[in-house]
Amino acid sequence: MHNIKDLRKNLETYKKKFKDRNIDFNSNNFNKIDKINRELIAKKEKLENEKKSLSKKKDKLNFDKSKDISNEIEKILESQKKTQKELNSIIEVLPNIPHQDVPVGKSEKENKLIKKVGTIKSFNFTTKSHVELGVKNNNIDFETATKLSGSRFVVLRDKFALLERALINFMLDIHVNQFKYTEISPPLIVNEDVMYGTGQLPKFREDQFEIKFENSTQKKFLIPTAEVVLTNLVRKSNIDIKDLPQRFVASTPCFRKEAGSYGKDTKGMIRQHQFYKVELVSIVDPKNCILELDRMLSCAEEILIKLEIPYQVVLLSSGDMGFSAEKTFDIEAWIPSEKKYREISSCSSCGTFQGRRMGAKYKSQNGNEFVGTLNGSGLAVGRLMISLLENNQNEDGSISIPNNLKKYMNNLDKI
RNA sequence: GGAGAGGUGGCCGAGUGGUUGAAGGCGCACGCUUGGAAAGCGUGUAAACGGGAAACUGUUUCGAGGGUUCGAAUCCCUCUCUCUCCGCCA
Repeated sequence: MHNIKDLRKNLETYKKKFKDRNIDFNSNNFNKIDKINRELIAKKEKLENEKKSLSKKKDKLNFDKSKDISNEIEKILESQKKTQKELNSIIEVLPNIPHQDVPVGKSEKENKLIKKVGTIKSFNFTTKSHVELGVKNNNIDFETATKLSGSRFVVLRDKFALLERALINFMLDIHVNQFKYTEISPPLIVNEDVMYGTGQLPKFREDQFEIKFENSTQKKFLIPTAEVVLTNLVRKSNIDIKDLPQRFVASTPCFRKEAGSYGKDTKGMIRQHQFYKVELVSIVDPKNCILELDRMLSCAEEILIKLEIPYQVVLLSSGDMGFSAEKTFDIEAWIPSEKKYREISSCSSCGTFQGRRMGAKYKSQNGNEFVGTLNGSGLAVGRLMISLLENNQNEDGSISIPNNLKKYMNNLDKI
């Protein structure tokens, strides 16, 4: 969410920045409605002032007049509410403004490669995809999952289920012990305003799983990422600046409808309706956002380094970034079966965009300011598993366990 | 699910129709005092939105929304959340 005063003042700059994000912002329309809205407010307040002074006199002779004013106010208020609503619906779907570091571009084609890390293994046999590696003992079982839940779900069995759990614990331990994130076990179902706070609503409602509670008028949602709950931990609060930064990590299932991605990544575990993800969130003094983003990125990278999985880091262009982000790094892990890098983490600074939506502030000398927020996967468990399985496969179809992971895998060398 | 109690400022807490944005306290900030600190004393201390270059100023806000009234923190309705007791239950 943007500061409306700032938006009003720098309308054309904003318009240009939105264009970099492929958003056509109708600034004339905004201007028009904003103006009407403010006029109505001014008119209303003038009448309210009149009414107030009449009421203070407690003079019976003025009661009728006061009543008239009340009626007039009510009329104005009604149309003011309408324009306010209209104005809000324009503003709340406007994405964040790209940071100056972000390359301008229409799509992922303009993303900037930052670095490649690790060496891609050359196999002296024909490699298998994770699906082929998993179907062997039914350890990756899509058939049963389809019976239970439909497409884009999976059942993991035996050592593969263990591997998933091992990866989660491995990552959590690193982020908690080495990088001092606070571990959180959050709810997976949240209220509508929480989804609004991080920017999933109102624009991306069709991507969310909505839940209906009996006898409740309130809408609830399954979280599409732990970013939603972790970031909103500070919603509507006023934090002392000395208590910043705050860093949270959680492993949670994530639920996504994947609407609009029919036919995309249909084979395998790349794109599921439900998957585990270890998520990192930082709440910071806004001026430290970009610095914190670098730190967060290196926390996520550490996982791949320790597991010896080759990866590359990409700085997203303005056209490829998510709604709330001002700057985003993607980490992409090497997937041998596809002979390409695939996104395994996305680390974003959101500036004060979410802080403003959530009403999360901190106390500083200049008064109360909105906090900066960052989120990043550290990492997506399903995709990490895919890349680990494929990169560490042996000719016989077994998978070697990386040294650093062994203690989480009951000291197995291979599975 | 049944019965009850309650949501007031950063926090605690008074307040049942009329200068109440809201007593009192805690906390915080500044000043005085002190060799220094503590205590003490004094002063100040909400946010959002509108207008203004600024000083400043207007309006709103006592869980949320609606209603009654010339006037609502205070009365009525709906919703929501928290707490206590009972029931059920992982």
